[in-house]
Amino acid sequence: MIARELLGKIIVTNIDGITTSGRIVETETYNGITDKASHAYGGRRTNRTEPMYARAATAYVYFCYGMHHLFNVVTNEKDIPHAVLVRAVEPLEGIEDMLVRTGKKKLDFTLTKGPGNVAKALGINKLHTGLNLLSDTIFIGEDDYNIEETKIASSPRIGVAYAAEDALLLYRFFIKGNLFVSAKPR
DNA sequence: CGACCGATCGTCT
DNA sequence: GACGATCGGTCGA
Repeated sequence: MIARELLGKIIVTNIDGITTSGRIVETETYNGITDKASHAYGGRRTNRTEPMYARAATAYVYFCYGMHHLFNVVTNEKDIPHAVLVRAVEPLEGIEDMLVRTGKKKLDFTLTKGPGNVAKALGINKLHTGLNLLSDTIFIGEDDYNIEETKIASSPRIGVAYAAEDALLLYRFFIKGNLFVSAKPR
């Protein structure tokens, strides 16, 4: 499952001349047209969801609750709308710039905990939807960091109670004990 | 602590 | 015209 493989990888953004990066510590899978929690459920295809139908390594960013941008990585072949939501990262480069972007005063676990905060801290917004993640604006990298299998945990996804039985699926993955991992499922 | 609530607007019906 | 893949602050126990 791609959501698991993304754990421990690094997301880097070069936006407005500023470089910021963070290590991915929490993700959620949105599993295509049969997943009631996915925007692409039932094959729904609109201007907003179109980037989900692009090939892997495309960004799907969308605006939620009137105030948050959520960043996803598209993970499958063209016309198969699978995506992984990045829910939390651990800040690496550009922490000062992330503080400015989020209006926070000092580094703590709230800086990049939760998908809205991740996008805000990294400077990602809906202009970046559809962007190729092999470009130098936003890309996924890795270093020699290696997660032990036993440190990876899974749970139901957050905030998708409306998805009926699909809300129970263990599609959320996170690094056990990491301070930047967001809330328990509600 | 946990529960509740307000902010705020693009997207789809 | 309703609602959401959220966050953070406040209130009461």
